[in-house]
Amino acid sequence: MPEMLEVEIYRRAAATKLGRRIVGIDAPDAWYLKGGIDAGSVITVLVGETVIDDRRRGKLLLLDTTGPTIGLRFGMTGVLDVDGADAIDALEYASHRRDPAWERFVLHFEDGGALRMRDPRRLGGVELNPDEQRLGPDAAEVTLRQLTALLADSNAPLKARLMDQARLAGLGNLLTDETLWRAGFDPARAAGSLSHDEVVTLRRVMRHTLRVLGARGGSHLGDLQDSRSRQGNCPADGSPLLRRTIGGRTTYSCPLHQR
DNA sequence: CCGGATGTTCACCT
DNA sequence: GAGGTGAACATCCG
Repeated sequence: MPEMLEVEIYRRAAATKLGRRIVGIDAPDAWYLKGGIDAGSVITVLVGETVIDDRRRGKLLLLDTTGPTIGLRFGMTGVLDVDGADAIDALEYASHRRDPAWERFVLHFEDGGALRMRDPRRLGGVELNPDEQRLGPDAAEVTLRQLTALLADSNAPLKARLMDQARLAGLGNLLTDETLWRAGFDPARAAGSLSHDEVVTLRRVMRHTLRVLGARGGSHLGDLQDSRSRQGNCPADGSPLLRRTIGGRTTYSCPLHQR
């Protein structure tokens, strides 16, 4: 998936199905159904139900129905197609080919429309009544108290903590690098080493980054993005960027101004 | 040909 | 217990 900004776009697109009744389901890929449920059961419990709310927590899209809640995870390459059109047409790493084999899950509605998940790499999945408690507070909503607590007393790299969805939901690799670059914090610093003032700064910059990139239209539209390459230089001060693996993900940061 | 890529989960290390 | 690593998923791109 996309990160939380893209899932938010998906949520708004899916909201057009509020009040619509589900009349059919295609679930051809058993592997895509998470939580130990099979296609037959999904059809049994969802057909005939009506979508009554759309929500998002981090990167998880939630569609409440008069029956179960449908949880959609997009992985890196999942695309939501609403009534035949991609909800996002500029998604990186998501091919625009439409191989029918990549259609992993479809909700058909009584108006003839459909919500389709297309996911070439099968990194996403569908779950009924997902355990939302396994996710931390959404990054756009996190309070200073919550952020302070989730960073405190940890020797894990700051970036790894911020990307830990159980502690803070929504930030992925690009948004985390962009936020830390803007805030001027070294992603490898121990999470627990931030002072109170630094946590305040981090929260402010994180929220600002989410607003700005959200308005631009995606997680890949940050100021750091074009420099995320082996020979990249810091857009702020021109220093050659560091390229490291932190939290299991390729990380770019500026050794001069991120401390 | 090879390495990585907006992600998550799991087994296996230290 | 805390973190880290590599594999798996399967396709595209440089």
